[in-house]
Amino acid sequence: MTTRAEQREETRERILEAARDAFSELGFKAASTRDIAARANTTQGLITYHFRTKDELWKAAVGGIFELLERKLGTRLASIEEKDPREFAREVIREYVRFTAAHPELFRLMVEQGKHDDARTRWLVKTHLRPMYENVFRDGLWAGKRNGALAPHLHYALAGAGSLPFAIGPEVRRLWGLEPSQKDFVEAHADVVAKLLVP
Amino acid sequence: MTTRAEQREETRERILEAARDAFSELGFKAASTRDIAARANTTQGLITYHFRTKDELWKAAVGGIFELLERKLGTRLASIEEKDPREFAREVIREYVRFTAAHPELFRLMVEQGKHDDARTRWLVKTHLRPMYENVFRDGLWAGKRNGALAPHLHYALAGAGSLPFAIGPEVRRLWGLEPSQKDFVEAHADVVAKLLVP
DNA sequence: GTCTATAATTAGATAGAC
DNA sequence: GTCTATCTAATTATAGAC
Repeated sequence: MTTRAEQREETRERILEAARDAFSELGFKAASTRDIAARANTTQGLITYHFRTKDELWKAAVGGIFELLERKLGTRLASIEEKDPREFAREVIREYVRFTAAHPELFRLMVEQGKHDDARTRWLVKTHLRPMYENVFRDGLWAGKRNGALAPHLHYALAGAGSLPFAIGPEVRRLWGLEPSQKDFVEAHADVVAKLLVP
Repeated sequence: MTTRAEQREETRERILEAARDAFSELGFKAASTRDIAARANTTQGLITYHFRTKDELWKAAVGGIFELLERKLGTRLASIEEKDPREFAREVIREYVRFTAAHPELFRLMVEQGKHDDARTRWLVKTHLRPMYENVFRDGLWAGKRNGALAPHLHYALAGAGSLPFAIGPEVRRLWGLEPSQKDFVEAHADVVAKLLVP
């Protein structure tokens, strides 16, 4: 027997997952709340009930991705037991690539939203990107590197090189006949990117 | 005095430029022909007259980007007079980064379209990506490299690392307070990426 | 909580005036 | 060639039944 509160949470979660997919595949405007409702096996009216507006739904969905990033990637990084600092950095990069391969929505959303200078981008930077940059990167991955001027360039080089083939999987399949979600491909890509960034 | 044929060509060009911007900013579905018409200082009816359907307009606009790529990047690459093969490769990469910085539409469109496995992606691969890959990359940049298995990974590493900060300029401005279109930034990024890929 | 019905906008494509 | 008017379909948000 399920209480109403449990029912509520379960439905919200289903809608959020559908919204994540739809927004990252189609972009904010082209993704329709009807389509999201259908993906979540419910109706458009329920989305309004739970999230009020499409904008609020988007924020909740994006928040969910970052939560996932912090949970999954965070625990993975904490479990790395490598003494050599360069090999440690390589393994961090490999884990990032593995994450972005399993969750291409993150990169798709970043590119889709980062193109626009609007209220959603301001919210994204303020709420998620800046905190993550300060905690994870400035005080973590590139900490004490003395390469302050290079940090942004390395930052986008890692994100772009690491994520692109997974974000555009259909193109990779058509152009190269490769399956980017396959483990061989993911590990090969992770290793290439790790060794490019930490030779 | 302008003939009707000149008038026709000029208007078509204006519409195509507006379509390139709109499609790469918003994606196929979210970009409206009315918005494109307004950007081109004309009306929706004229777009139908010149291009029949939104799909045909998209193909013509994408074709224009690849024409630009072949013209601009092609002549630049032909003018490089570098004897050392590694430094030559670095300069090719730098020129690619300069191009993508000046024309972020290309990468935006690739990510936007490469996510989908539809008729437009098939058309894109068949008409532009595969020919370019075969002529420019397989027989050019990575020619004789014996790294056949690594080619796709290096390919997407270059495209992703080289293009990302320019494709999401608004995010870069908000998050780092940097202006990615500025010459200093472009040259620094080009050099970082070139040295990562060809140490 | 969930769903159906509906109001107000906006979309692409067509037809026809000039 | 170019523009206006219009048709049909789809959009978000709201109101209310159950």
